[in-house]
Amino acid sequence: MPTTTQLAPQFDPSAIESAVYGRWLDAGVFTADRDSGREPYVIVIPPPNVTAVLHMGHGLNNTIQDVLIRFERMRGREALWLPGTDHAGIATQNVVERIFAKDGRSRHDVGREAFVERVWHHVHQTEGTIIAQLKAMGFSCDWTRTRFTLDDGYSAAVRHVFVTLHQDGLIYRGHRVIHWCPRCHTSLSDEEAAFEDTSGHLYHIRYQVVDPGETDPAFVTVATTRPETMFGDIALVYHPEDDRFTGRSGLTVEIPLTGVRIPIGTHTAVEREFGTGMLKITPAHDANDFDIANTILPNAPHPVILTEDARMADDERVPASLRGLDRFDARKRIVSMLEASGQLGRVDPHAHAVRYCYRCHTAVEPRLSDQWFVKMQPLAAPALVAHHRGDVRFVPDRWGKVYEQWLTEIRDWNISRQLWWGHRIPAWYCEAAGCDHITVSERDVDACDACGGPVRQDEDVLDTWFSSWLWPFATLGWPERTADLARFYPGHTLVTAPDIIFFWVARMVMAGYYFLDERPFDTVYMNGIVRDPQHRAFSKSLGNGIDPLEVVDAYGADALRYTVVAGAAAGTDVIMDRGDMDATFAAGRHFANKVWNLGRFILGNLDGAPAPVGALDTAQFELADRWILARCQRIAAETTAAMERFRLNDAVRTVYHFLWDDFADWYVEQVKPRLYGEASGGDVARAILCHVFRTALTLLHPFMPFVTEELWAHIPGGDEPMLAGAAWPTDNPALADEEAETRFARVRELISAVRTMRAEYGVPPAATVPIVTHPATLDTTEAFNAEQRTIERLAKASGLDLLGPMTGVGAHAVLGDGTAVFVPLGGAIDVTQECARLAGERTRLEHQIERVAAKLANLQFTERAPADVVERERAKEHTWREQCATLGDKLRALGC
RNA sequence: GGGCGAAUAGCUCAGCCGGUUCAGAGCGCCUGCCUUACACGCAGGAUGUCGGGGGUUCGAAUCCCUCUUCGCCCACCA
Repeated sequence: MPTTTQLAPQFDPSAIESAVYGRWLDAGVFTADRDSGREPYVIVIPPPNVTAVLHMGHGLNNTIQDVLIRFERMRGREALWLPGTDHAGIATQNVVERIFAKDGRSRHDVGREAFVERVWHHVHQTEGTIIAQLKAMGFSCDWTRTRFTLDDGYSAAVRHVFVTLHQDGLIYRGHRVIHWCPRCHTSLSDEEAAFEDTSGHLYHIRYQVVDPGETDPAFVTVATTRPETMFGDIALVYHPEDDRFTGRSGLTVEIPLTGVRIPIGTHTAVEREFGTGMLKITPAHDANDFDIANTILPNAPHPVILTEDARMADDERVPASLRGLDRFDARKRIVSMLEASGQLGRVDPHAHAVRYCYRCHTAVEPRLSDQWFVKMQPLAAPALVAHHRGDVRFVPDRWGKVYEQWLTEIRDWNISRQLWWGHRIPAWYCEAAGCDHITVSERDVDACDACGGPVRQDEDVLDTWFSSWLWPFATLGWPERTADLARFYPGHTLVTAPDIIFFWVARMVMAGYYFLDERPFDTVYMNGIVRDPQHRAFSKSLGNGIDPLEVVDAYGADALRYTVVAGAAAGTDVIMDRGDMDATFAAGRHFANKVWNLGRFILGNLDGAPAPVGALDTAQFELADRWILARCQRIAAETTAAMERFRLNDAVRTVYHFLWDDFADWYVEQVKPRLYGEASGGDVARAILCHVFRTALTLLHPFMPFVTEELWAHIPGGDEPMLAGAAWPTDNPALADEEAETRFARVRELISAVRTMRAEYGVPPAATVPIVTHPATLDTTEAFNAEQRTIERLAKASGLDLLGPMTGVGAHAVLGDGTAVFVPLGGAIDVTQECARLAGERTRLEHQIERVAAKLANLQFTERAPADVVERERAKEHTWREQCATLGDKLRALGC
């Protein structure tokens, strides 16, 4: 039988964590069984990017998933938590490009094949670290099913999707203005080019009118934030009802600095209030201009005057002196050139939103090009219906609005990226003369579908989210109709952060309905974002991040998990202070230690395995026994209810306070005399200690799996060898006992009242003090006879005795039910000395009050006495008077 | 321009489908205790006009309006 000597007095997480995790793996408790017949419960992990190792945000997100998975597994469901990682196309490519950049090499110097090979190397490295991190935090993923969004099977799924959507007419090749990142050299989706408020200038530029008539002006002025794009202008337009420009339509103007001639036209999309009301149309470098150009000049060319890295193009439309200049340098040069030629008007400061690349934060360049797009509207419709019907819901539900808004205003999705790292687009262009057929195929082809001519595969890869959106089913073997897919799709809960609702959540719902005709999950639980004390999100550049492994090493995985769960209601951000890690993780660490020591205490006081509670003679139960069993039963029900409502923070706090405040502070203390043989009933106490502690360990296990699992191995009486596989406590109405709860609450109140009096009157801890309760309320009732014993026991544990008449020198208190408690103090303290001390204290206070009263009287006559000063002095006076009154009561009690 | 969220004890936050956990928790702070499970502990204690103002109600931290201050998301005024 284990004894306390086997457990260290302080919980040392590092001493047990890896061994405990090893036992879980050996027992296979994390592996979902296809054939169990149990109702499945499935969570797919939001696959972390292989770009970098995990941070605290992942710690939070995955802890919540693990809590849910362990909870459902213990409740008897076939729980599958499917792990994996995301190849994170553009992000990962950037990381590796930076590695090469250190040697001054670009990816083009290295070549596609060698570059991709180097990326794989990086991926294997970080993937290993990520999985080690997940294990260190105790996550119960089914590692036998680990996937990667770029593994072979997954690629097959991606190709199948591309081909299917293409056949269904939902994927098409489009020629339009897209967001282009000049640094990453790729196009981006709308979501990847995020708006950011930027302060710039609004430049007023004069376009010379060619051969003006008598009533025509010599020039028209256009306001633009981007003068450098004017060489790509093909027209100027104004609103057809704008009186200021009546009759100008049809005139010709010259683009400044080049003299290229363009017409003036009208279009209703022009905002009359903005700028001069005259808009320049640059179809190749502005999406709106592109649309306008197509309506007013459908056959006009769309000159591209910026290169892929956003320099002025080597083009005849661009003045020779500007060619090759960076767009922002060119802007400055152009402005001074315009100034010199007298064609620059006002320059106003102008705040506007500019899109930036979400991966490298370069200002995105709108650029005309050919890309692959997904037609989204048909996919979005079922996803909207699903939310309306409640088939997919959000926790907290306000995020549903965000989801709906995006789906309602959805636009086509640009899915092609000019990158090397990712799923290569399965499209082949025919190179035969006169054939422009594109072959789209799941398998590699070497001949054109249409003419049999030679083909060349599209160089581009797919948006990384084009693979992520298949995660809930591609990970289960789809498009094969695997047994896993049949059993574990659809899933249940998705746990993620709100910032990827568009990127990922909504798209998964769309893909789920389109390809499997079923939702991928029923609930989307939104966790908050982990921030620093200045409420900034963690980021590498700020250096404010916290490495979960660091935390696990210093405080233990259980402390980390407790901290993030207790600190985060659904959807609220979690603040963590890197500068004060001790304070941040104190509560969790202290609690783990408390639980550990409870285990130590119980083990140290066992005498063989105790009988199961069911086998005990309830007639031998004392009040405290009945109370703790009832309380335990109530807490189990409350915890379960909180879990079902996704109130994980409430659930863990409930268990925390039960274990600490009820079980440790009251039951364990009450039971000590019995355990030590000073009172009878030790065997009953031991049995109940084990039973309640085991139940509490079970309730706590999803949150703090390591310490609970380790103790489970030592505490006798569990049916299951491993807590991770044990059953969640079920309702046991037989143990409910409201009467015991009420009566024990009175006992607690009595003891607390006595303790307070002892503390207030300075009774030395070693001194024994008799207490008396008023006979009218407690003494005469039947119930009190039973309580009397408990009170005596608890009183003894607190150094109290229940004796003596309710007269003489002493303190009293009245409890909530009207019971009067009297503590004779004569024998415990030197009354004369205490009186002198209290009287001295009172005199001091009285002097202070006199002074402040005088000050207030003065202030009354002082004009413009600061109100806050008066307020403060009044408050002081009030507090002191109250303290004075209390002292008076005490002095009277002592008979002085 | 539109929408959402937040403001509660020194700090970080719960509570917020109105009235018995209603002013709370953890950390910090003050007092006394190394009582043989735990000083990562035990006992006791202090601290808040629940952002300002108005309203609804018998009653509001909790509902409505408004203001202030922060934060986030969406958006084709170039």
